[in-house]
Amino acid sequence: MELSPLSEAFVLHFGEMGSRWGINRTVGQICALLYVSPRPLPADEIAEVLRFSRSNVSMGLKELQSWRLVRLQHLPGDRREHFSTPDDVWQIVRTLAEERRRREIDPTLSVLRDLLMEKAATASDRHAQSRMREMHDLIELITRWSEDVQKLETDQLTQLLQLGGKVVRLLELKNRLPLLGSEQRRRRAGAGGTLATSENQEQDEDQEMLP
Amino acid sequence: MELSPLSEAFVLHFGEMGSRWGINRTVGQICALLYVSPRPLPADEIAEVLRFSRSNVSMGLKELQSWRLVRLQHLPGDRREHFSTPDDVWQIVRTLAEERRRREIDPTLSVLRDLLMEKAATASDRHAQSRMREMHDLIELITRWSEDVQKLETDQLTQLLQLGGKVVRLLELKNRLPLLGSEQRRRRAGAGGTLATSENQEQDEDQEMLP
DNA sequence: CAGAACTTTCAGTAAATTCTGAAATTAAGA
DNA sequence: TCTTAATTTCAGAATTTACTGAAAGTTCTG
Repeated sequence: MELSPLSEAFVLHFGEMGSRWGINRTVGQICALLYVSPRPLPADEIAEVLRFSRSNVSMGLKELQSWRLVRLQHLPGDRREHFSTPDDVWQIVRTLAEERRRREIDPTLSVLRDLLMEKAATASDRHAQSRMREMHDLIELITRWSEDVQKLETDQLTQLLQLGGKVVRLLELKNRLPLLGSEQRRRRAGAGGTLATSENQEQDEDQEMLP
Repeated sequence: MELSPLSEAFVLHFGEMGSRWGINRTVGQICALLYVSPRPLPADEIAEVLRFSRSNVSMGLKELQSWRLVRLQHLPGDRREHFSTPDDVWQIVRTLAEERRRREIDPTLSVLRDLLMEKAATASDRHAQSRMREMHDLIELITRWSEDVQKLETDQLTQLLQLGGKVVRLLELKNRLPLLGSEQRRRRAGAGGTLATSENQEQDEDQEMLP
């Protein structure tokens, strides 16, 4: 089988991008190929099209399966396993984000938390810990947020993203609404520097905002 | 000079994480070291503390400067150049996002756009193009959004992030507001599948929502 | 159950990358 | 200016990662 120049360009580009992302070129190319392919492909066709050894494709597919980016299916009348990516790009992005969180963010937060528990002996260590605290809080804030919005329906998420920076006007609106208690006045006062993730416990108060 | 066990653990962890991210271990460690250091460090101290050759440190610093993650300064009475990361973690995250966009996202979008301009000859190519279109639109949507919210003030951004998934209630509120015209009714009707980034031209309509 | 079709594993090799020390370059001070 | 300190460059060594072919393993079919 032959790859059209169009698909080939796509596949090669994602091979390169893969290497910049710690994913290797082979894996990037396999994933890209499956993404644009109109039908699920068996491993030997992938090997033929991309000119890799069969065993290399096998390893690449294993890797992609561990990322939950390809699924395996059987076509009637063919004993070989066929592979494809999810049809929905959103699903791919969600999965990627989840896996990166699981593999990279969570372990990092855990290391940071451990180090923050240690008793700092010197001024240097106290300084280091305060930097780690800042980093920890920011990563946690961003991660929590992304975990949260990923649970939204695709159309809600789209709407939110399309809003872009204009979302800030909704925030202003919210802050002005008289029916809310003291919460946002306090927050506004202390908004200067430090992150205040601990304020998250005030969720319940917020909960009442809309029916 | 000696590194405390606390900082060492931090530095080693970010060295490992670096490799998973296409940034090499050395560069990750240097960056982490500068991040927790209470004062700017000259290259030879970095080399001593991390046990790298002086030349390796030089290359690493050059790389970090190209990412705009370290800045150079001169201390009075010392001829050597001293390096440090920005004090503000938010600034680091913003810079990282900008650079990744510039180096990875923009070229990818550009490749996708080029390929979408080509005339598809076969059914296979038409399918590939439609997949590329989906990917292009989603990447663009997410990128535009992140570009946009990064311009917000840190405290606004914090507030937005703390809101998490509850932001959807603001959207609902917005959709219910009587003073808005036909825009969101239309959007809601067609929200099913396709991305509609072209709707971005409706910004001006939105602009009037709040003073 | 035997044999064919297909897949995975793994040891060894090829390729890419990271890192170093020596030499070249640049910049500061006398 | 010359001297010396500091930095960069770069060819090649060391290390890591990617890839292959042969062999072992698995699953299906007659």
